[in-house]
Amino acid sequence: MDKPLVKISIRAENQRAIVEAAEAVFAEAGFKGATTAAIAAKAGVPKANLHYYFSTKEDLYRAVVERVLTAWLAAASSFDESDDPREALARYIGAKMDLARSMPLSSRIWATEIMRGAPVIQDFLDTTLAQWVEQRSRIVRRWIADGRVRPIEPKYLFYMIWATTQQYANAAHEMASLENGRPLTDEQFEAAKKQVIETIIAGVAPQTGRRASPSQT
Amino acid sequence: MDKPLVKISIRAENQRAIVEAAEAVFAEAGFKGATTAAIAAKAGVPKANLHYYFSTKEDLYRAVVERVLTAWLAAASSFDESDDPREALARYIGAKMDLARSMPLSSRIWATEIMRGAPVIQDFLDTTLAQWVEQRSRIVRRWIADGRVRPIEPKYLFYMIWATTQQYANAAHEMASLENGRPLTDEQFEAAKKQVIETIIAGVAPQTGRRASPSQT
DNA sequence: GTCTATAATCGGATAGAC
DNA sequence: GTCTATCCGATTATAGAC
Repeated sequence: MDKPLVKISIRAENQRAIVEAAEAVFAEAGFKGATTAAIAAKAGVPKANLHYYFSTKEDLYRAVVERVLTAWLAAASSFDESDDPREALARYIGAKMDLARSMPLSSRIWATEIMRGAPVIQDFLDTTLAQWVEQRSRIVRRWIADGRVRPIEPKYLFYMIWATTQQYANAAHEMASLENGRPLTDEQFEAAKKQVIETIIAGVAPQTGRRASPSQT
Repeated sequence: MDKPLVKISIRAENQRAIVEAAEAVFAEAGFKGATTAAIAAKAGVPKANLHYYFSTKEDLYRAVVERVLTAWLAAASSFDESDDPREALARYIGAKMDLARSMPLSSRIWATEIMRGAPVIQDFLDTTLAQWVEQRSRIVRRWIADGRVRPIEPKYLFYMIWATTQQYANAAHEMASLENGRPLTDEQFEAAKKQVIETIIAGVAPQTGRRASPSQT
């Protein structure tokens, strides 16, 4: 009878509510712009209560970012579900697009964190991400050697995929503005996903005697 | 002898210095995170002097964003320098890449502004940008009709171009981390630019009997 | 036009009652 | 474990001398 389970789940529930509220507020206002008062209000707890669970605003921010990181890694794993370039890329890009669509707030926080120079996730960049990129680059280079992908630098391909898929979270408002204020419908989003996948796959496909390759030297 | 030119240029010079400093500080810390004290210090003027030229922090931010907007429009015009899809896209993407490389701070402020829901440039989105997209979409659709581009939604192509090129400003730190902390060299950047251009051009090129087009219905 | 000194406010964090 | 009341540092903006 150490600690009653009820207490633990109250704690867990409060923490969850706070982190969720924090995600929304951080995404909207940025780290500095977010106020603990606003987060507490959104979570439905008094401000002091928030400070009881997360002693500093930065602790809370770190918890939010770590949540996003988990989602990022889950989507990343979908790259490995096939050894066919077309299939692997289609799955990975699709997963990233779905992530941006279903968790736009997290995605925006992620983008902001990267833009700010990764003050919190620097360690992740240097270890987990570096390894991920290194290993997947090797796969892409093998595809190139096998003639299934044209000669490219794998990193720049990943940058393109990350940027393009993130865009559907980061710029959702801009896109809505260009659709008379209406956010992309599910149908439009699926069409966009399809186009992104097909464009990138065609973009890295080996050129099979198509068109001029003007200055091959 | 209304107003001596010297005075005017002192004013102009001070404003320029303040806006430039503001750009750096806003890019680094975000709107809320930036302090007028830090901006004034960087610009080499007393804080009160800053408030003399820009009565509020928001005024100053607006001035910074408007500067970026000018650069954005200049790059956008390079789309119109050719009627050949390959050339027009290559020029436009190249100009956007160069913009991200040469003005990373501006580019990051732009990205942040978009992500925040465009509080300052909403009007630009609804007017100038909407027109730009509408007109260029028409051009792309003509290319499609002429069989020079495969059937795509032009908007999603623009989103991809904007996102991918912006990435080289937004994620410069992340890219450096993946190169053992060293920022992309000029050579690497040129290689990336080339790859981005070629991937997108190949990605939207008409499929000339290449590979399967699985379900053409 | 310029700048020092200061007013006014806001927001993160905590003390201490319950 | 929870919350009210409050402290204190930080920050925007201005008043008023030069």
